[in-house]
Amino acid sequence: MISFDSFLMEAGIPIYLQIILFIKRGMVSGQIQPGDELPSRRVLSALLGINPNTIQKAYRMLEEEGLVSSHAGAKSYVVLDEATLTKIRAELLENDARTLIDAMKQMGLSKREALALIENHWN
Amino acid sequence: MISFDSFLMEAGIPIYLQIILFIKRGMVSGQIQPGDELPSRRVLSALLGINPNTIQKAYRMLEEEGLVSSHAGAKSYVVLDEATLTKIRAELLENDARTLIDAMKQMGLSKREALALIENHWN
DNA sequence: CTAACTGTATCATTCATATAATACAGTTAG
DNA sequence: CTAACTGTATTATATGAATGATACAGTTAG
Repeated sequence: MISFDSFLMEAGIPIYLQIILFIKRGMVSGQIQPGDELPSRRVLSALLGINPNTIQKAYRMLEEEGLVSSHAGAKSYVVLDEATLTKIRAELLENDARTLIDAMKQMGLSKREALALIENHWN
Repeated sequence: MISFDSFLMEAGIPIYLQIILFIKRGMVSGQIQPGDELPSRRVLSALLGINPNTIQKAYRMLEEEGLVSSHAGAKSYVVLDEATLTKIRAELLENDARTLIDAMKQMGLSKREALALIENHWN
């Protein structure tokens, strides 16, 4: 069963997107693997204090991406092959790197300064 | 007059927040300085293809933060002292660093791997 | 078997974001 | 002076995000 213990809400980003991102990042780290069961809509809803329909929206979009399999009555579980994992990993890392680099450049920081910033804030 | 030539729309984030962030980052880089005039609501609206009310919302929030001064009839302009600039700079850098580092850790990357990622994507 | 769980569907409501169309009063450049 | 620009305000509309309350049918564990 996938754990949502380390899930943290972040203001400004739609909740259903945060859930999708949390699961995808878990896949990249290996903490979430193919076959793993997802908490039911109702259980996760209660656990996170979020409406069941919002959870359903996230799960539904993950299913449309082929990352989750759902059948009425049974628990939903993760579907994931190596090629898909590689693609997702590249997508997430690329996007995160781009976002930070664009921000740093817009603020006039050099590559050296940006690296030092991450270095200093790591812990 | 502040230039919005390098402004790029990003999906998923409210437009008025993107405008606020663009201006604050311009302040941090020094491209936007105290006394600089902002494009009028109507002009920037036409320039970016965005509704005037959305521009007004961004300008209004900047004024509520004390970063912009507006008076009916006259152009709005930037208000900024050294202490405020230092505070904004720290806020933006802290937030960007945190966001990236949290994402990297969630995906199981080491500090070394994260730094290499930024290094490789810089150009 | 059956009770308790699943996923799925529907309907209503609230709130934030964004657009659209005006209107009015203050300023400023020619 | 005055025309053309400013900021500001109001009202209406559309859409997406999130909540709330049910309902129904499929599965699964005891």
